[in-house]
Amino acid sequence: MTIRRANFLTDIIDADLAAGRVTRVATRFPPEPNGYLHVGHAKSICLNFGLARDYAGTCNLRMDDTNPVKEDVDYVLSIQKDVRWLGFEWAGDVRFASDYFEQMYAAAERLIECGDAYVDHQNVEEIRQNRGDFGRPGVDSLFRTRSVAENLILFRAMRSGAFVDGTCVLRAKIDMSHPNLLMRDPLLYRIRHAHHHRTGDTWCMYPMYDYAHPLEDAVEGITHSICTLEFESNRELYDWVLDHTRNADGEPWNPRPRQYEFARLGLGYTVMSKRKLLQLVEEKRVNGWDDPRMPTIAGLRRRGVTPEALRDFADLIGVAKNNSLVDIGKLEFCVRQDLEKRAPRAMAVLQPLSLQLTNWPLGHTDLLTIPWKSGESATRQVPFGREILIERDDFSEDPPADWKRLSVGKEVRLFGAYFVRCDEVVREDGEVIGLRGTVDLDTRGGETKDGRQPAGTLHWVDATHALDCELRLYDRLFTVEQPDADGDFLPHMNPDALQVLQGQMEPAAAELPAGTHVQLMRVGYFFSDPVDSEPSKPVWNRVIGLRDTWTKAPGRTDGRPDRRKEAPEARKDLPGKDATQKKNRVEWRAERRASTPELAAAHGRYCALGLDADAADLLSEEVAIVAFFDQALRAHPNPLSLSRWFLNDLEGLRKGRPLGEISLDGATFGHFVALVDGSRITVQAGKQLLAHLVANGGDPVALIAAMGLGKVDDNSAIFAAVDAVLASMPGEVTRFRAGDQKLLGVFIGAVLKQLRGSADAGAVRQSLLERLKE
RNA sequence: UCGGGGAUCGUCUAAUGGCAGGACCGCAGACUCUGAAUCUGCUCAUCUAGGUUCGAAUCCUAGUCCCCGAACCA
Repeated sequence: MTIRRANFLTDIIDADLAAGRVTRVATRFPPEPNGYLHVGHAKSICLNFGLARDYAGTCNLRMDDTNPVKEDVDYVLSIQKDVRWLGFEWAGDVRFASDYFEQMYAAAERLIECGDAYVDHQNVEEIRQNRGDFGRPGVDSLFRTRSVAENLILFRAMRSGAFVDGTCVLRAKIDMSHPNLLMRDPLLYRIRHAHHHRTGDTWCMYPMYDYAHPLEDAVEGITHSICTLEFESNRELYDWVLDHTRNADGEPWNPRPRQYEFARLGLGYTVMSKRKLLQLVEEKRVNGWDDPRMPTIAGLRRRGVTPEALRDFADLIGVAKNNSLVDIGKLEFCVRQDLEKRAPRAMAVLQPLSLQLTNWPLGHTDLLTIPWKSGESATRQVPFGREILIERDDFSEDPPADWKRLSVGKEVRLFGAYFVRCDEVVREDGEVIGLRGTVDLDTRGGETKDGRQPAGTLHWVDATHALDCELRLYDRLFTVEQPDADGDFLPHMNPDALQVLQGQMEPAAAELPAGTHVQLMRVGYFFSDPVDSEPSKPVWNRVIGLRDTWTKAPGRTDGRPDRRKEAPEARKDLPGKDATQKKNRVEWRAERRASTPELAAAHGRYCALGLDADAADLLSEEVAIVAFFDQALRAHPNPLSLSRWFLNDLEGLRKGRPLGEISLDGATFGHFVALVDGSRITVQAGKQLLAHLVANGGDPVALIAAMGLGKVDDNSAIFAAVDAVLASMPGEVTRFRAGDQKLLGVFIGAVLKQLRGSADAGAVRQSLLERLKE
């Protein structure tokens, strides 16, 4: 049973289900088949398929193949393979946007018939020019006012192949001065005489993403269409398309899909854009899409990362809307955690250093039995002879004080075998080429009866029985955390991201079944390369090294920058702004008042009433507010109280909606505030009531009775509640008496909740303090 | 310049007016036939300034910073 992690999307789905907006959950994962999937897609896959699983819904796999010049059937296959490998199965067959081309076309004709779309003959340059920009509205196309009949003829001609690429396009007729540039008559269809990987030459025009995607979702009955943050602006167009099209029965889409956006995965020390990944592959800077250095799913799989680790990673990083850069250490953690559990242990040395054991009988081999994993019963045989290979790094002529490895005169344990001591160093041209030492024959199996402790325990292999193997060590693909932060990412490539070593491995490792993940003791987790490995020449990929708290102890050598903010910096916003800077809200309102006498008068009146400048300023922002507030003032002439409730509470409750659209008028609002001021209802309960009034309207007095919000002045009721609450929280009471003052709020909250907000918070507080003193 | 988003430990993410929590990283210790794993403990955060409230990460006001958007790409 998987534990569902809550995030803003599960909140939305819970609310949708509770409100009955949807009765089931249907999601989709919609890649464009123009590249291989990467770990960022893995996050999205886990999200979409995970949501479907958690809510017993469905998730479709859909190829968003609306641009034939970039897409390829190879990618279609690799995508399916990767999704399955990650452990997910889609509902029904794989879907293709191209399967809906006929329906999309029909919907486009209907759009034309309704006057919502037109064929534009402007060229690319003209269209761009006339779209305007952030500071300038666009201009209508000369072709915008063509008749429906003419548009229909032209559009059909587009389909029939009467035009060459670029001659014309179909555009939605929305608004060329819309502040959202995507809404300035967006393109719906463009002509492309191109061969499509599925529809072949059936079509010579193809729908654009913004038109196609909502229809794909709607046709499939998707309820929650989840995409990444950069599509936030597209949502308005997504909704427009669904609002202006109908299903096959001519009905509005039901369920009506909704788009939600989450932050895509940003991962340190790598690049994630398909374009850049493609560039690495095409320029042969890596060895294909499945190069183990690549963040592609294929690359991670070949390197030896498991689907479980990737899914754990997706869970670990969560889902939110913050722009985030995930520390690659989190992925490494998940990989280690997963491999730690599953990997049998074996020994291999990366850079061998010979150790001759001078007291070991010549030609004799001892066969030791060592468990594959400590504490488990499965074992393997490990030969031990006169010449042993140890790791070059495990010997030091000049060791630091805390050296736990071999040095001259020191004794170490060879894992699972014997204690050995180093007696002398063998040199050639001054360089260490080997060691000579002695073995304690009484320590077979690595134990000694006299309780002697060796300096440390090393991994090793027997020189005469060791197997040659290629060991590929991987490191981060880039040397900086954000290779694509600015300019070219290529110069930041890590030349040492792949290091190939010829190592020596214990013979039993060859018996391990293919696809086994193994921990080479003290070196890391390895995975037999599924492509280049051969029985005669095994190739092992290091998935990830072991956590190392020693080699980089004094000063970190991994180069990870500390992103901690530097100490309290000088305030930047200190000097007064010069007047030439952009207008702020206050100035904007002042200008409005200057040009609207009614607002200016209201402002003056409110100031005279004793309101402070800020409040008066805000209340005279627009005529509707003034009218509302004046009405309230007539019902309850307490300007201060009214302004506080209006500004601090009502403004939040109406969430930007015009005052005319909420179910509460000024007089009722005034009446409401009078009730609070007259102690008929507490502030706490007042907030509940106001929220209800804004949402549903009604008569405040009647509602107080109906909702049971009337103020309780009866102290005995408060005492009873206080006692009940304190009795139910003995632990908290003890902590409070021990000095944890924060808990007073918890108690107040609990009492108020029990009394449904109908008691005065001050009185509750008093009562609690008295009781707690005892 | 306009529109849309976002801001909580170094990192990722919770807390939906009531004890700022978890995880990664880091540090310290215990244990150890892997300087691993395991176990224990510790360090560390609400962008700023005002306001409302008994009580604010959360509501209001003003500001600051960051991201996205002007392909016949998705």
